Amino acid sequence: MTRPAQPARERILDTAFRLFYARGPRGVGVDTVIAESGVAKATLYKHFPRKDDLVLAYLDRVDQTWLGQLRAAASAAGDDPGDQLVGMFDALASACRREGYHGCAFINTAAESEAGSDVHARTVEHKRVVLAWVTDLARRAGAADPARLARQLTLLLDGGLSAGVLDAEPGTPDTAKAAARVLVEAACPAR
Amino acid sequence: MTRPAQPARERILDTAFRLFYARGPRGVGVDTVIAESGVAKATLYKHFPRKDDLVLAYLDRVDQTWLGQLRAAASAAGDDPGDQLVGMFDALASACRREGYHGCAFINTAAESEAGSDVHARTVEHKRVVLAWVTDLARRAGAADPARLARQLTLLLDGGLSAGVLDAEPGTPDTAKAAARVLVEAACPAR
DNA sequence: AAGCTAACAGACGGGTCTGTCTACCAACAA
DNA sequence: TTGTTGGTAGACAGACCCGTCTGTTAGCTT
Repeated sequence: MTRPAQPARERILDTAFRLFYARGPRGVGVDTVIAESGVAKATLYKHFPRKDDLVLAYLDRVDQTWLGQLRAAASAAGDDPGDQLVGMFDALASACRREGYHGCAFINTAAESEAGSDVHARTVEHKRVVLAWVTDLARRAGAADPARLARQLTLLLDGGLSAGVLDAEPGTPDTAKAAARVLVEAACPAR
Repeated sequence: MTRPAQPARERILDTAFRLFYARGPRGVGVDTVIAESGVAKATLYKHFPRKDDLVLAYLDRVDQTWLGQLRAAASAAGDDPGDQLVGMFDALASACRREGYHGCAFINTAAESEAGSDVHARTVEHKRVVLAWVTDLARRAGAADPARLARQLTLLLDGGLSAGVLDAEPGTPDTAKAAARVLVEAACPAR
């Protein structure tokens, strides 16, 4: 048998990523992932002994992707941390424009997962990491209260992201970015 | 047979409200609603021919409740529309403090419902109504761009609400309210 | 050539979910 | 008295879903 271009594990993850994001992990049966990724059931359960393991791997992939996009958008805004805080909202704009955009994978998944579960804990952890990163940026931007500014900006970000599950209005990211600019300028006395 | 204090329909709705909000409509089987409300299956299906009808009734109840709380919080802030725009964030604070708080019922439900479904449409409609109400308030507050300010404030609101599904940090509502104040003052030239 | 590894194919059990259906019962109104 | 209304109780079909299991096949390594 000729080896497929993608190893089985990657094919499973790609399919899970696509389906889980579109319909939510609970909305996608294991059998569907198997059928769409063209993989044997035993293979899937070898790589991911429980469905939740696949969900966790999905969340990890989204986590890396989204953090990368946030960092890239921030960097593209220049060297000034204050500009970077505003610039990271370009990642929101890109996300909203993307085909099949369906809101924040973490909020969506957290909404359908049990409070004490591993899956739920992973979503909380993701938001914690993002908040820590933004807080550091706010501190370097000279904010009077970096934690507070960071929370305000992540609230805007989460609001913009979660709105995507309702309607993907094209103007939303720009509106959020403008609000971010106002908040950053109000919170950084040096500017 | 002696009639129970609550008619069957109300008992079903009360139970559905509690369970659907806690676990999401998809996470609660019809059988569970029946068992917890102490009602016969035929009775439930008589009042709500499909489960989605029950979900819609649940959303309507949340819609009325939440809008009422928003209006009450705004009114409590005084007569000035600008103050009311900030004051409505007290409704967020109350919601976050409530036992069993679990984020925004509409975002949570939208995340697990199909894009074209009745249920999804109802969630979109709710957000539209809220936005329209806030926009009117922003207009009366003399905002230079009422639609823009309203969108910014609802983004903050949705961000604060949806964060509740991850962690109910007690400081979040105050932080959001402070951001709202900054945004309102920046957007209303007359102030 | 032999053995090992990774994958494929698919049946199956036990469970859950929605929605329908039959049968029965109690109160009230004509 | 006789329907009618609104309810209870629970069986049932058909679909789906998770996870386990048996058996097969292809390629690589030794």
